[in-house]
Amino acid sequence: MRWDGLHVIDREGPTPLYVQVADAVEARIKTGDLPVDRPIPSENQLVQEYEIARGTARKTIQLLRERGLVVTIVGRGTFVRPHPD
Amino acid sequence: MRWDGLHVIDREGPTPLYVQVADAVEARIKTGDLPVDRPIPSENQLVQEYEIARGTARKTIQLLRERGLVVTIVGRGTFVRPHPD
DNA sequence: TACCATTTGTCCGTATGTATG
DNA sequence: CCATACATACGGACAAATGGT
Repeated sequence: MRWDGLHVIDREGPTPLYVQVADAVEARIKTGDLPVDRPIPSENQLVQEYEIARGTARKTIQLLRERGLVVTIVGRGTFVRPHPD
Repeated sequence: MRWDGLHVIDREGPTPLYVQVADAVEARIKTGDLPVDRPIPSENQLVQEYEIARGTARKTIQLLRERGLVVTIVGRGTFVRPHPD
């Protein structure tokens, strides 16, 4: 069975949507579900998977960059960086 | 006289650009100016004719698809469907 | 075979306006 | 006032499919 991660999102709670989605993606990176040097879900895919606006998806990816987890290449996508461990 | 449809577009009004352009193209379909099984203007042609961004042209065509007026074939174009009437 | 132009598909980046809490 | 979230609109870059040379 495939896990879409939808159930971890709480739209009523105090945590911003983009932080919740970033946490969910970070978890998938940490477990290896999203492998190093492979792309994470695109903005539009995040929009569909989590039912969020594109601006929210962009904030999610920006936060993941600030956390040092991913690098973005214009016109290609956002990729998982090698883990520092 | 030739009608370019440009003058019907209102960039200040409340109606989104892509809806206005879709309405204009739908009118051309309804009058037979764009015949059945023939292509409508390509995305790039809509960009030039209406002076809009390509993303706006894509939303226009997507809306026409949702209205059931056209079908799109990758690498070929978007074509007028047979009228249901 | 290879190449090329056209067209649609898919990405990212940016900006503005509106609405809500 | 400010942060969050969504919708609209613009721009650029690259990929895939098609059809022709």
